Amino acid sequence: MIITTWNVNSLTARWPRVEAWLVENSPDVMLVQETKQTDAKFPFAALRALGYESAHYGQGQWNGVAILSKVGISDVTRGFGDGDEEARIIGATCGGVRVYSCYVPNGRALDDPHYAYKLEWLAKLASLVRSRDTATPFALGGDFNVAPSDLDCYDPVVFEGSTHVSEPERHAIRELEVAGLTDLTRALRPDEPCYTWWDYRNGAFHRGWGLRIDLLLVDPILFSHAVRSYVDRDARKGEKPSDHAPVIGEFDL
DNA sequence: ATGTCACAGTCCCTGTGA
Repeated sequence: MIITTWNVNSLTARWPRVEAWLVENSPDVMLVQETKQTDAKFPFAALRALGYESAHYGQGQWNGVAILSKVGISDVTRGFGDGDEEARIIGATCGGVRVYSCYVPNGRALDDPHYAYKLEWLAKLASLVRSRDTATPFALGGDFNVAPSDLDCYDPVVFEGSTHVSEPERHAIRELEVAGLTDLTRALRPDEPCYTWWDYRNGAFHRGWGLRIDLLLVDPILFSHAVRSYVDRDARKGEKPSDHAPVIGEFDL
């Protein structure tokens, strides 16, 4: 089973790239972030033609998360069920695995109210992880907008005083690990940076100025079956790329 | 730090968010 996560930065703008990637790689499940679409615009039919059933939690101009599956999709949940109206998390059961696609708030700056919102949101995410059914394989993937360690940041000095690397944010990611999840790519590639995002500006991609902020977190059941994990940085090249690259996890179930 | 991109509004440019 192949589970992937990709922040596409507008599914409307990215559809040709996403369609080509799905045809080329044929993952069983893809977790998508930043569709930036209403449900009415989501390409349900085009995805079905590629063999994917899908569930979308759309908002319109901002946010928007989705789950695509070739192995069935049921028991879809949208949001945390607490009245938070930003479309940032969706869950479903696919092929016997409980999966969530999440788009963690950016935070903007350490003194911005949006940063406090980010930390509150991550605390709610930890609650969701702690309350999961541990008898069912579980995967949480998405754009966490946090580089978990200095290895995940091309230049920690440049990021001093910025979001994405602050101790409270990193602590919030560790809380997800305390709750039983493993950062799959980092566990299987302990020494490689494995960046997943490069700013569009300043030729950041070609200069290697990246961050690893897109993660696949898996429970002990899935981790025991993990075969491989990698970042498809080639997807960051070429015509109209997303600023994020897909993260892939392969499991022998 | 910022050499970009995507979106919406009301358009052939500006503000916002990332």
